[in-house]
Amino acid sequence: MSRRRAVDYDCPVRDVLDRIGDAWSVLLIIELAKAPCRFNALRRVVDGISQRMLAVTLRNLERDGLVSRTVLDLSPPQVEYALTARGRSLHGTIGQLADWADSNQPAIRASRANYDAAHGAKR
Amino acid sequence: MSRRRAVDYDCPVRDVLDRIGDAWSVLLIIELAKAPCRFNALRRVVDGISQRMLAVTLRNLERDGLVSRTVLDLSPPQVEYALTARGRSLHGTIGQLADWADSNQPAIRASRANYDAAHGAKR
DNA sequence: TCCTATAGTTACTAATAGGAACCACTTAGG
DNA sequence: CCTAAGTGGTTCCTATTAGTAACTATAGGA
Repeated sequence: MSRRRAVDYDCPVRDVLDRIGDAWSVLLIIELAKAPCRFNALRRVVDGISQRMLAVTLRNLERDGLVSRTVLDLSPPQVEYALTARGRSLHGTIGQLADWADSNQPAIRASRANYDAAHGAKR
Repeated sequence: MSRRRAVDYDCPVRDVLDRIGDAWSVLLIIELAKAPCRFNALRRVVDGISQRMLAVTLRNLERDGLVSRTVLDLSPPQVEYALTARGRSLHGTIGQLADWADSNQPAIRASRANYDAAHGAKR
């Protein structure tokens, strides 16, 4: 994405898409919207995410103020992640997109199959 | 993204995000929403996009049935790209996201600056 | 003849997403 | 008391991919 920065639009949409464009952010937001959750609990529930990607993605979300990180003073110390108000509002907006995706996925899938058939799966 | 495919969610949201997650698709949809446009006209107006990325992105959008491609039988032949009905409906949904982005960008920018200051721009 | 425009394709590269393995600490079990 | 397993990460490396530069091919104008 840094190559994009060379052009350096300061377009707000780009900012948001840079964040939610990646696979894990959206999954984490959806998961955290259900309930606050700890690191390894997230790791288990998200399924397929590596420790590193979880750490990186959470840090980015925290940096954007979408997720809060709270260290609980227990032994062993635990860290709880939760959506902030801003995170919840984004979750709502993502819902809109999800609705669109749900209702259009069949058509898109069909369109792709059609296209691939017409232009040969080659290319 | 193919590593993601290893996990292979058949989540509709992922499909959509894989498409609009990249920089150019959204810009092209926004541009084509204004008016149908030809290849090099798009290239001039989008500013920063290379020929290849324009070709690749348009082909993906066409494959998903979001954009139509019409070869005009002129000399030299011209190709006109336009949003389909599905494309226009996605444009509407993107509008929702753009609104969210617009109203939250200042806060997000501030949050990032804050975070970077607190955790040191190092890391 | 050379330059522009049309609409791409091909060949290559730099950056990044992502996995594997490691770290440091604490509690529990045998 | 030594291993195992849980906590929450970090470091290192590479396969993939996004993106650029350069080429193709045709037509029209000066």
